[in-house]
Amino acid sequence: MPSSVSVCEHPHDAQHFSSADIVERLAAATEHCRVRGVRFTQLRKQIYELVLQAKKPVGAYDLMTQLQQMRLTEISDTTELTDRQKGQLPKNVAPPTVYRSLEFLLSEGLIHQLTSINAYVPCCHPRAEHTAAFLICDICLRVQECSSLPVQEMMSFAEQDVGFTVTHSVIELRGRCQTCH
Amino acid sequence: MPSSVSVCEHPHDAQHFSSADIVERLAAATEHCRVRGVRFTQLRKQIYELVLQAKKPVGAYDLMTQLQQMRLTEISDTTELTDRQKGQLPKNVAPPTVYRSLEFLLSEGLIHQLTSINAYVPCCHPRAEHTAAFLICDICLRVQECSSLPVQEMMSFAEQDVGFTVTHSVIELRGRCQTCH
DNA sequence: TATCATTATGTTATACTATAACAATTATAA
DNA sequence: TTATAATTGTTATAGTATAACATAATGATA
Repeated sequence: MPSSVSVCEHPHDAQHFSSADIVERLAAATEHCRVRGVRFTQLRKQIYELVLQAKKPVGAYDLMTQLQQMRLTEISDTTELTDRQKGQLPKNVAPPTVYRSLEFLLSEGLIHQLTSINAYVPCCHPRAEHTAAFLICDICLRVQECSSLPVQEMMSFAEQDVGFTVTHSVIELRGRCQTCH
Repeated sequence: MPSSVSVCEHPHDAQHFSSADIVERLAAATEHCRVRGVRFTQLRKQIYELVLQAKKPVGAYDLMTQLQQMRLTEISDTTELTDRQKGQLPKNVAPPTVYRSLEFLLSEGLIHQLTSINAYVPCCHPRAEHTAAFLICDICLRVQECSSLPVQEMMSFAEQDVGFTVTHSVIELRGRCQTCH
């Protein structure tokens, strides 16, 4: 592979994040938010953690369900509850709860949205606004994130040659990854 | 603009298709389908015509509504109906009707889908399977279709350098077109 | 630390986009 | 003409996302 390109594999399928990786990412995100002066609330942290833990791109409604499970589990771990109390508690998690946190994580560059499959993945190198292309394998759902030369060239083509100012890009190539051939 | 690039402006806003253009496109599509041995039914033709007529990318549900209007108009133009008959007639157009025709038009390369805004535009040069990038202006909704060098380079990057076989691409850049600056 | 303003979250309802499953109809070929 | 396949109709529902307003938590200021 040419040295001019950067392809980052999302750690899905067999190679998903280890616990240690996740802890590290969460710490980095916490620091990132502190520096930026934005609030990395528990909810936002939880959603981020769920996206990190996922073995594949994860949808908003999946996150909703998982968050609910998470909360229930937390409660039953920390306090003794009667069945009746448990029954009252479900504290339904509604869509806006999840979408708002996703929006936050997107705006902070901690995750990416995959528009073509309505799902979300962690950003492999959280940093300031950057354009990336995503190679999404339809077989194993592995996602590779590329911020490589051809991507940048396409952006500068739009800006320089067409006079089009790009504010947001959706570049998603679907197909078969090397492994799934 | 370099000669190596091809940027095709969709004829939306001020510069939408003329009646003559639409007639020509419909004729070309009819011929295209005849050669390909597929059926360009009245429904498919109507949907295609609506996409051609649209002054901006058009959504499936817009097409549904318009198709319904179209049918009602046709009927009231050709036959005299009592109000009661008109009331019975609406012949509701349901989503599958539209989506199936869109799918056909997509598979024949007559239109493109803009995934990031859930809308459809005519293909500017209907032809066999081809990869294109779309520059979508968030202000005027004008769409420019590019099958230019940088796009091809990105595809070959995925194929050659990453070993990823692309079967379907979504390349949509949102922002401000030259005019809307 | 009490109060206020701001930001974040909860809650209810609903909009928007798309597909499944099966029935009826229309076109094509034997 | 009849059988076959392809298309369209119809009903129901799945899946994704946001609006609008209420409540709660946070941070800054007096």
